[in-house]
Amino acid sequence: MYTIHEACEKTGLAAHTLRYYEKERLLPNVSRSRGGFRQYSDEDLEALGLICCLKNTGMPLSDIARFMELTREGDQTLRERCELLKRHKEVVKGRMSEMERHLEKVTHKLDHFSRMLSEYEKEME
Amino acid sequence: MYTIHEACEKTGLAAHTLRYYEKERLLPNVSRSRGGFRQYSDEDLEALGLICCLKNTGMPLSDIARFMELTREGDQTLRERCELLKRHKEVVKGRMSEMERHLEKVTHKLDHFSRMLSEYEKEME
DNA sequence: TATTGACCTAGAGTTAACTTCAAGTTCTAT
DNA sequence: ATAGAACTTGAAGTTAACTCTAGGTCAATA
Repeated sequence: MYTIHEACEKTGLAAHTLRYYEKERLLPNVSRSRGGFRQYSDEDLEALGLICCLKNTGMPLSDIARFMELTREGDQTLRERCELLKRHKEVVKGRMSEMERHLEKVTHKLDHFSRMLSEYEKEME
Repeated sequence: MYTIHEACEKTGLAAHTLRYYEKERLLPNVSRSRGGFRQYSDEDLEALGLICCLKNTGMPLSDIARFMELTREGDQTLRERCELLKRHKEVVKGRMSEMERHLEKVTHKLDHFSRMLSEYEKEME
């Protein structure tokens, strides 16, 4: 079992954030010591890994909370969870190719500015 | 010259958003009709194109405002603007490859769930 | 035993980027 | 001339995801 501090180190999240995620039902069943301190298990850290993974790919916390609720419901939601992940992957891929397009536009703008710059510098001679 | 409504159509932004951008000094010098209505010129729309381009690639509005301030300062800031755009491009590329890594992790998780699912379904037979 | 540092809670505050509201003004078409 | 649509303003409200505060409790050490 790990303290909240250790869980922070392993996940890269702040302690405030871990408590916030608990309140938001991303990982609501973390066990406690006699004194009321949080104790993270290996499964908790595993779950946090998945949570970060989804968060890092832009899934809103409310959707992650729903996903984790399904997880707690057990194996009979495995199919649904697979579907959700597949759909999420497609969404992320879509966003990435859109970003690619946007980046190309930036490149065009930069080319334009570069040409303007060299004209300007020619004039300055 | 175009009304704010026409500017909305050409940029895909809401009228409220255009006014907000004006207040935030992204494009603060839009001219006005006698009655005080905004009149967007072709250069304004061109500038809005760049603004959207930067926004769509994740540049914060405050940075865009700074960029547009440089633009208003004229050609002697062309070099600086080119540098800024180049740096921005690198930042965006970095984010995209990071996202690629994150997406791979999602793929791994999905594979894991898929394997668990087929085991589960075998048991169910 | 006393101190110190890590942890607890509920609730308030922050940030970015809008979005809505209320109330008034201007433009356009009959 | 007037109805109604489109536009104006400043200010308040919204959302997501934190982040911080205040006032306490718990645990390890001297």
